[in-house]
Amino acid sequence: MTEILIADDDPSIRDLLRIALEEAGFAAFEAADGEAALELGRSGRAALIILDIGMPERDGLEVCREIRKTSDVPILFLTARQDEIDRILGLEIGADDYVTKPFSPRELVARVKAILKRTQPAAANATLRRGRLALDPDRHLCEIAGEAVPLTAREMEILSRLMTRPDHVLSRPQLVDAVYGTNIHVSDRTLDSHLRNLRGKLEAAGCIDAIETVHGVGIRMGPCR
Amino acid sequence: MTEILIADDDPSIRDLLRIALEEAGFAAFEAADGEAALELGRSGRAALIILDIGMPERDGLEVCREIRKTSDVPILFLTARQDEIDRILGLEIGADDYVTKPFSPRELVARVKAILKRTQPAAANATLRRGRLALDPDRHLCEIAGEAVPLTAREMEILSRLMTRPDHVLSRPQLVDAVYGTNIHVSDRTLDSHLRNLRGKLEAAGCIDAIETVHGVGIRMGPCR
DNA sequence: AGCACGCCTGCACGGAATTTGCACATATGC
DNA sequence: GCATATGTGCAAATTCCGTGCAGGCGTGCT
Repeated sequence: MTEILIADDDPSIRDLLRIALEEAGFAAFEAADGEAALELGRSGRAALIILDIGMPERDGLEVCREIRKTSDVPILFLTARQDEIDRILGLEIGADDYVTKPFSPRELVARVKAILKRTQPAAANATLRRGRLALDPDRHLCEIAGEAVPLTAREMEILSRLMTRPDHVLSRPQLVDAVYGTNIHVSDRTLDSHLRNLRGKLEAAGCIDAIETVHGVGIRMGPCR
Repeated sequence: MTEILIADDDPSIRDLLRIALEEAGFAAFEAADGEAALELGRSGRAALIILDIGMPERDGLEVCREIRKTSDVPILFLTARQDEIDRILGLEIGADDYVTKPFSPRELVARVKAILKRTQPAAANATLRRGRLALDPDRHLCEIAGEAVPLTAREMEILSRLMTRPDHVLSRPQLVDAVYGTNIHVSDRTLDSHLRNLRGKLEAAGCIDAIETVHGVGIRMGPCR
């Protein structure tokens, strides 16, 4: 099911969008302010994000910039004013399209479909980004500051899992489950071995402290400077 | 059981809501004025709060703003007048939805379900806030006034447990159960040790009296100035 | 087939971080 | 002032994690 994140502070607009999208066969989930939008946006759950520009906490443009640091998910802006449109177009913040308020739900759904249609193949192998680290699991590609870093299959899976939820601490069992599938037993030491190799490679390429361990809790994707 | 707080000064409306909600499988508890609503709302017991705007002591909008300082619990407003709706929408106070009086119980329950459905996953990883203290268990992150405070696993669990019910006094056995699971014996002195370390760290970061002791009763999350 | 190589796995071990709780000091309520 | 409850210094016990190392397996080359 294709899930779409609706980020708007106006509940009635969220409802409008939700209903329209659900009728069109999408699943929708919502954020009422910029902070929530950012959080949910980063979760990697959405196939597309509809962002209102004027939101409390963080405005849509800021949210967009933040999300772009870690993800290529398509973003469609909602905007009320001409000068906001200029900002979308002027600044290269990576928007895929925009719709002005008031809008017809029908038109909006059409835009959403259009964007998905043209980005779907790209979205399938979206690049995970974090700091200077870029990871494309589908193409089995890892780059640090533009330099390719060769990773083995396991390393790729582990890193990819960590990067889809940056900052989140994953327990070792969770990580093992994610990489090997549930009910498959692998020693914790094995995971450690892979982590060691991964860390070695990342460090050699200049990413120190990319993979943090939180004692007694698990593993977390650190900043990636 | 999902519990919902009904805050309205009109007993007949409370009854109406209660019956409708309980028929729908929710549990309800009530507040008859703004002050009570605030107190119960802060307790963290409610999965959702239904707030009437016109209430004695403190009006719904004020209650909402206060609750938003410490919690992301979904809030649904009850309102009678159009100009109140404007205030809900205009002020960025973090309401999740609103229903105008008179309303059909059926519709209200539908709204409640809709809100819960879409916020349930988000609420699970919401950041707990209190004063200058912010805690995100999923990220294993604790910040005071923006400064990260390193916590150990136990400390995080204890603090997180305390913060999900701010102002509530938890007995030591309750706290131990919550952190270690029931039927696991740990000495009270052990809990004290952790509390001491926790207090030390919080104080060092500027949060004095964050964790209060209520002699003979238990532990409580204090203000966090 | 024989062989080299890279990758995956996990054991054994040591060091480090954390947890636990004892023994004792203090505080609190009655 | 007594009984109980809570705080503190400290060190042992425990748990957790990283590392060296080696066997197993598959792949590709000769």
